[in-house]
Order: sequence, then structure tokens, then C-alpha cells
Amino acid sequence: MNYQIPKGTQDILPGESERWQYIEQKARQLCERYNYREIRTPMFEQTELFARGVGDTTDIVQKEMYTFKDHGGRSITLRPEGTAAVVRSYVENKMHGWAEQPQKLYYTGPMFRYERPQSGRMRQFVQFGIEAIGCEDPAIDVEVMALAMDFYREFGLNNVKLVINSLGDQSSRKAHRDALVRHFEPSIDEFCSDCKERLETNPLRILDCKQDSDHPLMADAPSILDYLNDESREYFETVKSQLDSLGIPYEVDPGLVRGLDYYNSTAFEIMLEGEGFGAISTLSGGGRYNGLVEDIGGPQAPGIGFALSIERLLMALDAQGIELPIEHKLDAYVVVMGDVAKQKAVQVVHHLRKDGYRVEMDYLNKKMKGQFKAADRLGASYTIVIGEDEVNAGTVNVKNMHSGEQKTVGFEEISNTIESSL
RNA sequence: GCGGCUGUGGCGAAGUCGGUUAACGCACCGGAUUGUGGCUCCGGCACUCGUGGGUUCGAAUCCCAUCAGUCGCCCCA
Repeated sequence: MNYQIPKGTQDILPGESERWQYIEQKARQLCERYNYREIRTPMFEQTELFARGVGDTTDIVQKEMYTFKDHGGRSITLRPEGTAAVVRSYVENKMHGWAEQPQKLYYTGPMFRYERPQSGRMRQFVQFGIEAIGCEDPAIDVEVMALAMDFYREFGLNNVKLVINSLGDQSSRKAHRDALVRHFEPSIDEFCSDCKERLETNPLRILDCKQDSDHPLMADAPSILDYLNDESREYFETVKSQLDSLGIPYEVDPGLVRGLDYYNSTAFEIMLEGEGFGAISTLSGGGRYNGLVEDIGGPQAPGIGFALSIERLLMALDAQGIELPIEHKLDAYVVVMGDVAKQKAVQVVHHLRKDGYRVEMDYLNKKMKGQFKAADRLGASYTIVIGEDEVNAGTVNVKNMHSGEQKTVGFEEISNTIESSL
């Protein structure tokens, strides 16, 4: 039997895992600066949480959830996204009562969606996301977008584009929805079957349909921006002017519709323009979810957040040929000749590691040449040769692999010799 | 759920109008260089050609099935 990794998952091996660590570390540092604190929630939740939170009409809930019964007969679902779980935790732990408001939280970890994998789309993928719950102020919307854009700037990614829209509040959405139905209903027979259904369930999504995108009714379909009431419009204007004042460029796309039901008001995506990135261009997405906390049984508490995929960031970095500054070079490699020397070498290695150096030695009884090759391949700054002669003399031979220079020093001087030369 | 492409040593791959010993490169091991790496040269190890069946004197090559990977559609991070 050959065991194989499940479809749509990946092993992250040494060489690659360092890139993940680097990115995660940058994300944490960024959150610290913006004063977001980490929250860790389980990787699975009651199925009902996602059905209610994400929305019954979404593709995620209808066909992409990993759902199973546990031994107690409960329906469990592997989390397909982060927000619903964070909001559940916020409500359950009564974080609305904590002194610090709004609650500014971040998370990172695997999400699961049952889909056909392709470039930039895995069944298990890792998201980093933030949520700011407990206030509705354009400044926090802008903060979330600024953090998201800052994140990509950390890595020197080019051609990153912020696209924003407003989905309006409840009354704006209702007016827009009615207008959409009036617009499409007379000719709905000319549209695809999905769109016919969308007319009933969520007419906004018709605008997002790729199949019918050329239909003449699409071009002059009512724009949400024309149906925003005064409050919603003013809110959106403030968001835009604050983005302007921070010098964050953006594009308004009235067709930007997010895929999850809980979004309203400010919505945004970060896209990557340019070649070499497959069919996927969305790096991250987010928006405001006023009303979600109440839906999940909490108090009235507006929120906003965003999530990004680490996989897609890595793809984007690769597409642009950006290397992360990752060092995993050895300080020293201990070359051993003979059994007597080996005992001594084990001690030397141990002490150097205690002194804080990154040190390796040979465990395969290779010949000297092979050991030097290994040292070279591992990028060791120094090799420390220990043979019988050295053991007898109480010394070792320290070689600077860069200059080729060698010197003989006593056991106690090894650390200092290395340090003074570094 | 639907469609395209791919599957040959540890890795990357040539070979695919069927024909004897399945190239080449990288890696690895040994030697030139008895205790000193990177460069060079010489030699060596290693492939059930994804799996199962079929056609044929003969199959990596053709046919069927199956599994896996990958890319795309839908949708999304």
C-alpha cells in the first residue's frame, strides 16, 4: 500500500517551511503595530454556525463544506473561513463586555473547502485574517485596508491593487435588490439557469455571473452606488477620502460582490495585476459585516475584517521572482577523523550549540572529503577538524571556509575563535 | 459537478508512425588528490516506463479501464 496525501492538500517541507515561518512572523509583527491580538479558535465548529453565519445560499455552504457526524451524532464542519468562528467566540466569551473596544483580533491557520483543486486553490489552505468588532467608523474600515495593503508591501510585491465598493446598509440593499429584480425579471429567460435562481435568492450575484456577462442588460444594470441612502453614501465617501489622505490608491468597482452573505457596507478585494499568476487574481478579500454578531446570538455589534491566503501570496512572490531573505547557514561543521575523535567531536558540538552557534557534524562516517563537501553544501562558515592528532594535542583545527585560512586552537578557545572572526 | 493536458531512475527529462542493450542532465558514491570543500576530468550506482487488462511474433509507444497529478470552468482566499 502506498499512502498518499489527500487531494488538494500539501506537505510543506524544509526549504519551504522557512518561507511560511517568515511570512507568519511578518504578519504577527504587523498586527502588533496595529494593535491586533491573536485569537485561536478550533478548526471545526458546529455545522449550523457556518450555515447561519456564512449563509445558506452561498456556494461554500451548499457544496464546499467538509461536514461529518462525530461519535456523539453531532454535525461537525471543518471551518471553511475564519470570521464566523471568531464572531462565535466573541459572543460566547462575551468579549463585547471587555474593557478594550473595539475588539481587534487576528488569526492564522488552515481552512477547508471541498473543491476541485487548481492553481491557487487548495482543499486545505492557510488564511491570515483580522477582525475589528464593536464599532462602525470609517476610520477602522480604512485601518483594516491599510493593514492589508501594508502586509503585501512588507514583501515588496508589485502591481497590488485595492478594489472597493459599498454594498450599502439594509434599506439601501433592499432598494437596490428591488431595482435589480425589476431590471432583469422581464428578460430572465435569456439568462443561465443559475441566474434564474439568483433572481429569487440573491439578485446581486447575477452581476457576478461570467456566463451572462455579455448580455446587454448587464451593462446598464442598476448600480448599488445609485441606491445608497444618504447615510451609506456619506459613510462610503468618508472611507474614500480617508484612503486618499493616507495616499492609498484604490479603484471603485460597483460590480464587486463578495461571496458570503454576511457582507454589507464597505467591501474590498486586493488583486494582483500582471502575468504568471494563473487564473486567480484575488489575493485577499474582506468587508463589513454589520448584523452578523446579532445573527449569531450576540448583541448589536458591527464588525469588519479581511482574510488573505498565504498560498496565494507565495504564488505571487514566485510570479514576481521575489526571494524572501531566509538564512539557514551553519556557523560551523565539525569534521571527524576516527572513533577516538568522534567522542571529542560530540562534546565540541554540544558545547558550541550551548554557546548559541548553529553547528552540525557527520553521522555517516564519511571520509574527510565527503565531510568537507557536506560542510560546504550546508554553507558552514567554519569547519572544525578533529582527528587523533588533535585529541592527543588537546587542540582542534579551525578553518575559515570563506578565506581558506586555518589555525590550531585549544578546545576552550573554539567559541572565541569563531566569534572573533564572525 | 464539467472539460483539457500529463504520469519514464531520488529529481528534471528524451524516446510515443510498435522492433534488440530505455538517452541526457542534476543528485549520490568512488578515484585523479593517503587528513581538507567549492572548479575540472575519469569511473560507478540506480528506472516493475502510474496500475490492471487487451491487440501483436514483439508494447514505454496502439486500444480499453482505472488511479494519481496538474491546469481551466463554476465559485472563491
